[in-house]
Amino acid sequence: MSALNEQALEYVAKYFKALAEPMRLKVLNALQDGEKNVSQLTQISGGTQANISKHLTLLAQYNLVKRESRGTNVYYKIADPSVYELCELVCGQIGNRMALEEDIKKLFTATSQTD
Amino acid sequence: MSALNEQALEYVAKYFKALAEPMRLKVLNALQDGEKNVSQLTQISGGTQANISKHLTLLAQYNLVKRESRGTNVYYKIADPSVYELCELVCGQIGNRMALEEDIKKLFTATSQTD
DNA sequence: TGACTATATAACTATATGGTTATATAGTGC
DNA sequence: GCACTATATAACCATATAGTTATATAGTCA
Repeated sequence: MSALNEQALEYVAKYFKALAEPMRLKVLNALQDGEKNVSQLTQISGGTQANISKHLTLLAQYNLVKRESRGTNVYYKIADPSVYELCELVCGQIGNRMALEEDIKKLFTATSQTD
Repeated sequence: MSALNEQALEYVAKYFKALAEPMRLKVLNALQDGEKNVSQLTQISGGTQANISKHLTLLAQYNLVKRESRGTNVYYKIADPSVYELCELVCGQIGNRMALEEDIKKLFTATSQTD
C-alpha cells in the first residue's frame, strides 16, 4: 500500500465503502450459498424491493456481484469469493482485538467461525 | 460470516466504514513505518491539524490505532498490522478484477505490490 | 393486445459525516 | 504566573447516501 497515490486511495476507500453498509453485507451474506434473484434477496434481507435493488446496483458497480437476467428475474451472484476473506479478517480483528466491551465480543466469538 | 446477526453486521459495517475514507487510509499508510505524532501526520497527509485529529480520534475509537501522549506530543501507531492485509486484499481485488477501465488498472498494478 | 410479475429508477426526506474555522485544553519552560 | 506549542473539540456548512413511495420498464403468458 505504501506507494498508492491519491487516486488509488480513493478507489480503495470506495471499495471499503461498498462493504460499509449492514444491508449490503446481509445481501453478500445471503449470496454465499449461491446465486439468488432480487425477490429472494428482498425476502431474506427483510428490506424493500426498491432498497435491495439499489444496493444490488451499487454492488454490481463495484464488481462485487454479477448480474444475470433470466426471464423476468434477475439473478445475482458473488463476483469474487475473496470478498469473504475480507469479512473473515474483519470479524477476526473485531472479535480478537476490538472487543473492549464484553457484549460485542460475544457477537463475534460465538458466530464468526461458522463459515 | 454466515451466522452473523444484525448487531454483528453493523459492527463489521462500521469497521469497513472506518477504512472507507481516503484521508484515513493515507494516515494508516503513513503509520506503516512506525509511530508518528499528529504534527508529522498532518504534514505527511497534507490535511489540516483539526481534520487529522478528528480522523485519528475515529481510528482510535475503532482500535485501528493506539494513542500515546509523550510531553506535548501525541504519538499514534498501528494497533494491529493485519489491517494492511485488508488493504492488500482490496488492492489485489481491485487490481485484478475491478479494473474495467485501463487507467484504473494502472494505478494498482504499478504500485500495490511494493509493500 | 392486455393483464400480470419482476426489477429498476426517480423524487424526496432525513441523517451522517468530511472539512473548515475558531477555540479550548494541556504540557513545557521561562 | 505567562508565553508558547501541540492536540482536541465545538460549531457550522455542504455533501453524500440509506430508505421510502410512486412510477417506469421489461418479460411472460393468456
